Formats: sequence, structure tokens, C-alpha cells
Amino acid sequence: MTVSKTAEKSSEKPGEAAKGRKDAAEAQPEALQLGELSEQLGYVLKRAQLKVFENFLRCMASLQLTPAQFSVLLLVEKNPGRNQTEVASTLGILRPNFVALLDNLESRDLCARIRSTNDRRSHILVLTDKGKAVLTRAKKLVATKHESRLNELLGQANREALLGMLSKIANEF
Amino acid sequence: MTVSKTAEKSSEKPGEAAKGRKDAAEAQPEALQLGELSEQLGYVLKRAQLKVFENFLRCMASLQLTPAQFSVLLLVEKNPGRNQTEVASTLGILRPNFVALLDNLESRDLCARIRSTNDRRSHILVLTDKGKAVLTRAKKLVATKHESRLNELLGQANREALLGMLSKIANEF
DNA sequence: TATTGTTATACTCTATAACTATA
DNA sequence: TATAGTTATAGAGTATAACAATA
Repeated sequence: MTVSKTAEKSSEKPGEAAKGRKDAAEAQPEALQLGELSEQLGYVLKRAQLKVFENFLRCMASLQLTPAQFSVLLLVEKNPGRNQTEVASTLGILRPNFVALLDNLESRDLCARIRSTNDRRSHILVLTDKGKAVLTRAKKLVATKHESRLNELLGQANREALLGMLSKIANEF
Repeated sequence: MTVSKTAEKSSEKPGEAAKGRKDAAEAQPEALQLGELSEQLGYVLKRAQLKVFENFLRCMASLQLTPAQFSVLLLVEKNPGRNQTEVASTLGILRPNFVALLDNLESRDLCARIRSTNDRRSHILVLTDKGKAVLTRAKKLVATKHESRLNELLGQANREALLGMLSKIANEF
């Protein structure tokens, strides 16, 4: 016994409390109820992450830096002289996928690959002068346009609490 | 004046506090320092999201449900009788991309498309009996294996605070 | 004319195998 | 033999244009 492949006429579901409804037959869209979905951490986490990345890209439009590119510049600045494998794996990027990313940054003269003399198989990564300058500007944009909006929205204390919990999940879950 | 394309010999960077170092020349990997990266909300958010999805998939392995599929089942259960456009857009899925997702769920007899009699262009979505049963089992798995681990890690109060902040970002950022 | 579901397509991310040059 | 960087490739996820059926 399968479901009949034809639906009932309209206005068959007045249940669920007809709250947002206008006068009578006005057939405006009427948003769906998220229900348990809004309690699913994974769902909310993903939606929040998309919003944050979207805002990041807008804030960085003038420098044309993606979140991934920014993270590479930050990490290479903090750890100059490390090779591709080390930097990529720290960021959770697979070595094959790191090649094109680096090609891009190097072609824009933001960072450089230097063949190591210790182990001629590996490429040491460093920021160029331009890379350092761009990163400095990027940090300012992130601080003044991006993170500041988050502080506005959540408050300084909450933002730090949020960061702590997310770090805990990222590291221990 | 460009950078010399050859690097210095090893042990040139004893700075940054040689903390995790063993006795002397032992050349163990020595992890990179994240530096400001660990303060970037976007970075931590993304890493946390990946961990949560990964764990979700493991918990749901027996039911073979992805986060996206689970969200569709939840939303259709809560809002039976809505069409593809409505469900997809609520979840932030583009209509063309929703087709294959639904094909999959329908081929597994978890949900059904029913041609609407009001508007014969649209397909009304409902869960099948099997779909309802699978969703019930899925909810139990999520609650006992997935969300429970998050409660362990963060504590009930913190988990709710986290959810609240992420919702705020998702909705208002 | 506009909308629903659909196809085709493309572009990004991610993932794996295998090659080269070094060790 | 093992490792670093690379290539090729395949698969997800996501994006837009356009078509047929229907309104």
C-alpha cells in the first residue's frame, strides 16, 4: 500500500498554530518552521560559518584574500622557514591541494618558495616584503571591519567565550 | 633586490623559545605555532564545524545519512506538504542542487514527491512511513551519540550558550 | 509573462594515486 | 626504501543559464 501520488486541496493544514497568518485567504509564503533543526549544533554551526566567511570575503575584497590564503600568510609569518608539508598539514590542507594555493600567492609576490640547502627536496616558505605589507593591511581590515562587527554583535566577553568553546570542539571533539 | 633563492643551514631559528625541544640535535618535527590564527573566529569556526560534521557522519554511519539529508528529513517532517522550492530555500540549498539530494532520499523510500493538485507545477514533499521510522532512529543516534558528547565536552549550560551565539551570527551577522 | 522542477554545466574544495628528485 | 613537491584525476558542494510544463 503506497502513498497516493496526488495531494489534497489547499488549506488542509491549519494546525501548528496559524500565527503569522493575515486575514483569511491571502496565500502569502509563510515561512517554514525550523523545529528541531535550530537545536542541531551542526546545522547552526555551518550556517554561522558560512556567514562569517562571507563577511570575511567582503571585508577583504580590496586585498583579494580568501580565508585560506590569509591563514597561510599568518602562519608563514609566524613560522618562517618551514616547508610546504608542515604548513599545509598544520592548516589541514592536503599537500597536493596546497600547490595551487601557493602558486597563487607566489605569483602575486606575497610569499616565496626557497629550496632548502639541508634537504633539497623541500621548499622553505617565507613572506616577501610585499607579502608582509599586505598581511599588515589585511590584519587591520580584519580587526576593524570583521572582528569588530562580531564584538558589536556578541560583546567582547561572549566573543571570547565563543572562541574558547569552538577551540575546544576543534581540538578535543 | 630579490630574496636569495637558497636557505640557510639548519638550527638557524632557536628563537621563539625552544620549548618542546629535547636534548639537543634531535630534529623531531616540532609543531608550528598558530599565533594569531587561533584568535581568528573564522578559522576556529571552520575547524570546529568540520569536526562536528565528521563526528555526525560517524554516528550516522549505520543509517547512511549526511547532515544535509538529515536536515531535509527533519524539515519535511515538521513542515509536511511544502514544495521543493520552499524546503530547499529554507535550508539554503539551490533548487537545481536539491534535485539529486531528493532523488537519493526518494530512491531509498525515505520521502516522496507528490504532484500538487493546486499548482500542478510543484511537488509537495512528505516523509514515507519508512522515512519517519528512519528519522526517529536518526534522532536517537544524534541525541545519544552526537549531541551527548558535546554536552560532555562543554557542559549543558555552555552548549546552550554556544548555540545561542551561533544562531545570532547565522541570523544577524 | 512568471514560476516549478529539471538538465546541463562550471567552478571550487577535497581526496587519492602516482610520478620526480632527492634522501 | 622513504619523503617533498608535484601532477592528474575524481568526487563532493555550490553556482548560473535555460528548458518544459504549468500558471
